[in-house]
Amino acid sequence: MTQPQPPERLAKAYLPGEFEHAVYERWLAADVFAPDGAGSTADWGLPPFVLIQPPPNVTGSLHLGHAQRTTVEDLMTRHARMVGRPALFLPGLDHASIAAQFVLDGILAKEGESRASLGRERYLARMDTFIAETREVILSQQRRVGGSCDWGRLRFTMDEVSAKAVREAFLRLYRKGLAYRAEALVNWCPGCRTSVSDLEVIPTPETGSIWRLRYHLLDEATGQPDPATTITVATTRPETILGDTAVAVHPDDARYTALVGRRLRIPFVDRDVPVIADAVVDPSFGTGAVKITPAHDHDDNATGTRHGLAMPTILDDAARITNTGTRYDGMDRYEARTAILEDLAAQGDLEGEAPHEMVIGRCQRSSDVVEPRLKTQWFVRTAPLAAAALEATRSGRTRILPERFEKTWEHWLTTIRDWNVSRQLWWGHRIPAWYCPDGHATVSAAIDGPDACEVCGRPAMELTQDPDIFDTWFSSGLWPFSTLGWPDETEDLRRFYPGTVMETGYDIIFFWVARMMMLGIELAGDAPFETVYLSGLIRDPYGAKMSKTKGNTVDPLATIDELGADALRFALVHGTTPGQDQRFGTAKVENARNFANKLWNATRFVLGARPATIAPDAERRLPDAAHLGPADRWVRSRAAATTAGVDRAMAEFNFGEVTRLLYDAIWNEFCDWGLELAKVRLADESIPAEEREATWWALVEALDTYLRLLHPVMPFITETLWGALPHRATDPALLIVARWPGVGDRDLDAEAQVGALVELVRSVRNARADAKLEPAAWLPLDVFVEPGLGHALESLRPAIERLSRARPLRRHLTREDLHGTAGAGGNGLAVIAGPAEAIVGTGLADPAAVAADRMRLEKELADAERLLAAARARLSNEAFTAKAPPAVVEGARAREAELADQVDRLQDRLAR
RNA sequence: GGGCGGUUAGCUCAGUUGGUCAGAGCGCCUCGCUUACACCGAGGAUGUCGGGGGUUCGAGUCCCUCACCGCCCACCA
Repeated sequence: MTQPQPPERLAKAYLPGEFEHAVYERWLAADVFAPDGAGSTADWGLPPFVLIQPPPNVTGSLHLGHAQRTTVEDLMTRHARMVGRPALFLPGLDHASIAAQFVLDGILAKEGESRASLGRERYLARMDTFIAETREVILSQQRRVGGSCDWGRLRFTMDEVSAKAVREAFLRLYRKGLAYRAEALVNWCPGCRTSVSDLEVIPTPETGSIWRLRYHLLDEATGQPDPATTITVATTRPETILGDTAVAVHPDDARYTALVGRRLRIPFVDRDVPVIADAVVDPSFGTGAVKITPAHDHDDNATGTRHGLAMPTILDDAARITNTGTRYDGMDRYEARTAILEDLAAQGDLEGEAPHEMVIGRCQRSSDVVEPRLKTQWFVRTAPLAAAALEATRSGRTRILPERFEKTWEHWLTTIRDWNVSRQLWWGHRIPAWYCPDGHATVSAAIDGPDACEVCGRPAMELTQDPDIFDTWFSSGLWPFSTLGWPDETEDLRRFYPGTVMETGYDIIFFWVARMMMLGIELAGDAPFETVYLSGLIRDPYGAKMSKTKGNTVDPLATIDELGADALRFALVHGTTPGQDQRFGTAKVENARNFANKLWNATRFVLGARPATIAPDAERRLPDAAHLGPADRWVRSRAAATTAGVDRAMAEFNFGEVTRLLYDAIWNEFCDWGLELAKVRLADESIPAEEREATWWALVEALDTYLRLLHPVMPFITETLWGALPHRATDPALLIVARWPGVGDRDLDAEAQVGALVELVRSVRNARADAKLEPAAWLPLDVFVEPGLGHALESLRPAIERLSRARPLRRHLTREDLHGTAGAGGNGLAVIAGPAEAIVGTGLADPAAVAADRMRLEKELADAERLLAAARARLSNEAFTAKAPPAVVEGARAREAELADQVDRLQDRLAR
C-alpha cells in the first residue's frame, strides 16, 4: 500500500469540473480498475466480482439510459472492490450490425451513395472508417460518468477474439444439431433488405381496409369458372391473391360445407386451388372464408404446411411483385394492391371495402412494413437451449431481479420459436458456412474456412461462403465468455466465468439476456451470471420514452458539465426502485449537486475546525473513548447505524435506499446536528484539549465512514474529499481501493440523550417561531430535564444555548422549580419535549405573543389527547392485547404512558 | 386475448416481511447573509395513500373487484 498523502487543500467552492477529470486520471495511473492491477484489492482472498455490462453500440453516443446503467453497474463494482473482491467491470462495444448500417446508410444517402452503389467491399471499408470516428465517443463518455472499467480488457464484438468465438460457437451448435439451415417463413424488411427476428418486428395498430373479394368456383363438369357459384373472402392484403393456393373455411361452418373439396380459380394467375376445411378459421370473422397465401403469411404458412399446399413466392427483396407472370410483376406491393383492386372491381369481383382496425408488423429499425417471406436461412434450435435457461432460473442458479420479471422470462422462453440468425446485411460476422456446387453445406471454425466439402470432398476453391451475416445478438449472446477468450481455456475465462451480476434495461431481456443464458449454458457449460439485475427505463419529464427523433433526450454530458458527474449519478439512483421506470428532469440533479456541495462544505468545516493541538499532517487516530462527549458518541453511533442500513440495502440491490440513507444521515444528522453540536465545543478554549481532540477525531471518523459509503455512488467528490482527510498509516492512497467500513457499535444511550436534546432545541425554536419572536433575539431559557439527561445537557450546554438562542440557560432540578420560578403566572413560552421541559423567557411579553403561545399549547394538548384516546382505545381492545405480539403491546403501553404524561403536563401548564 | 406495472402532498417519486408510515425532493408561504455551505439555515401549509368490498385486534402495506394510465407478449384474415 502506498503511504497516505498529506491532506490537501480544498477549494472554497464546490466545482466538480475542476477535479473530476484529474481524479479519473489518478485512478488510471494507480492501476486500480483491473482486478489484478497494481493498485487492486485483489489480494484479500475473496471471490471475484464480475459485472457484465451490455456493450453500447459502437456508433452510438451516450444518452441518459447509458449513464444510468453505467452508474448502477459502476456502483456495484466499486462496492465489491471496496469490500475486497477482485472486481472486473469489462468495457466493450457492440458492432450492432443493423443499427450501424442504418446509421451509415443515412449518411451515405446524403452523399448520394448507397449500399448498392458502393458494393460490399467498399461499404465495409467505409464502415471501418466510420466506427473509427465514433468508437471513442461512447468510451470517453463512459469515463466521464466515472465508470471504473478495466480498459485493458476492452472488447469489441467485431474484434478477432469475438470473431473466433462466433465461428466456434456456430460450429459447435451445428455439430449438435442446434443450428440448421432451412427454408422457412422469415420476417423480411424491404427497407433494410434483410430478415429480422420476431423481436424486431413491432406490432403497430393502424386503421386500414378490409376488402371482400369474390372467387369463382370451378364447374365440376367443365373445369371452368362458374359465374354463378362464388365464394367471398375477406382480406386486408388483396395483392397477395397472386400467391393464393387455397381458400379455407371452418370444418363446422354449415354455409360452406358443400363447397369444401371443390376448386376455384385465382384470378390473374389463373391458378386453380381447393377449398379446404381448417379449424384455424374463425367463422364469425369476415365472411368465414379465408384466402391462403402460404408464402406470405404466418398463419397461412402453417395452414399450407398442414394441407401440403404449394407456396409460391410473389414478392422480391424490395417487396415488388415477382414471378407471377402477370402484368403486376415489377410493381411495388402497394401499387399492385391498387391495380388489383381496380381490376377486380372491373370484373365485378370486388364485393366491398370497409375500414378495419388492425395490427401491422413494422421493422424496429426502418419502420417499413415487414413482409413474411420464405427464405433459406440459418436457424438456432431454441427448445433445448430455452429449457436449460429455464432450469437455471427455476433452480435458483441464476436469480432475476426484480422477481416479477421471472414471469415474463418464463412465458417467453416457454413459447419461444427457433431463432433466425441469418441476416442479409454486410456489417457483421459472416456465417462460416460454405456450399459446394452440389449444395452440400460445410461449417467451419477455421479462419480461412474448410479445406474441402465435408460431404463430397470437393476442394475449397469450388466452395462458396454463405453471403449472409449473423444477427448482432448472436455475437452479443456470447459476450460473457467471448470477452474472456473463449473457446480458449484462458486464465481469465477460468477466473471470471461465470460472472456475478448482469445489469441491463428490462427492454432487452429477450434480445440479450435470454440469448446469453441459452448460449452460455450450452457453450461455456454454465449459466453466465448469478444475478440478472434489470433496471427501469429513463423517461422524459412527461413520461415519454426518450428518443432522438422526438428530441426529448437529455444530454448527460451537458448535465455533467453543469452539475457534475457525481450529481448526475446520485440523481439517477436516488429515489428509484429496481425495474421501475423513472421520469427524469434536471431538478433532481440540482438537488444532488446541492447535496454534493453540502458534503464539500461539511468537509471543509471539519478540516478547518482542527484543534491547534493536532498537527496538520497528523496521522489519523481513533478518538479516545474516555474523552468523548455525548454528541461525539451520538455521531459515531449514527454512522454505525447508517453503515448497517447501507449494507442491508446494498445486499438487496436497493440502491435508491442506499442514497436515501446517506442523504439523510449526512445532511439531516451529521451536518445539521453533528457539526452544529461540535462547533461550539471545538472552538471553546476552556475545554480540555484532549476532549476537543476527541470530538474532532470523532467527526473525522464519521465523515470518513460516510465518504466511503458514498463512494460507489459519488466517486469523484468522495475521492477528492477523502484525500484531504488525515489517514491511517494502513490506508491506501486512494479511496477507490480503501476498505468498506465495518459496522461499528451503536451507543443507544447517546442516541437517546442527544435525540432528546435535539428535540428540545427543535421545540424551543418551534415555540419561538409560533410566537413570532425576533429570531435573532437572545432570550432566557429555563430548563428541566429528567435526571438521566442532566449530564448530556451540561455537556452540550453551550451548543444548546447557541442553537436555541438561549441566554442565560438556567437549569432547574425539579419540574416544580421550573414552573414555580421561571414560569410563574404563565409567563414565558412553555415547551414540553418528552423528558425535557423548558420555558422561554419573554419578559413582559406582549399580549399577542402570549395568546399565540396559548394557542400553540392548546393545539398540542388537543393533539396529545386525541392520540392518547386512540392509544387507550387500542389497549382496551382485548383482542389487541391478546393477539398482537407482546412487543407491540408493550410499545403501545409505553406510548400511552408517555402521552398521558404529556397531557398532564400540558394541562398543568395551561392551568397556571 | 393473455401477462405485468402504475394510480400516495401542486409536480416527480420513496414507503423492507401488515403494528407512531403518512414521508422525501422540487415548488409554495414566513423569517434569517449566526465566521462550512444562500448550491444555505430556522419554521410552516397541503394528502379520506384511485373507487368499492373482504381478511385481520390492526392494511398505502394481504385477497377480490371495478376504473383509468402505461408497458410486454399474442397467428384473427
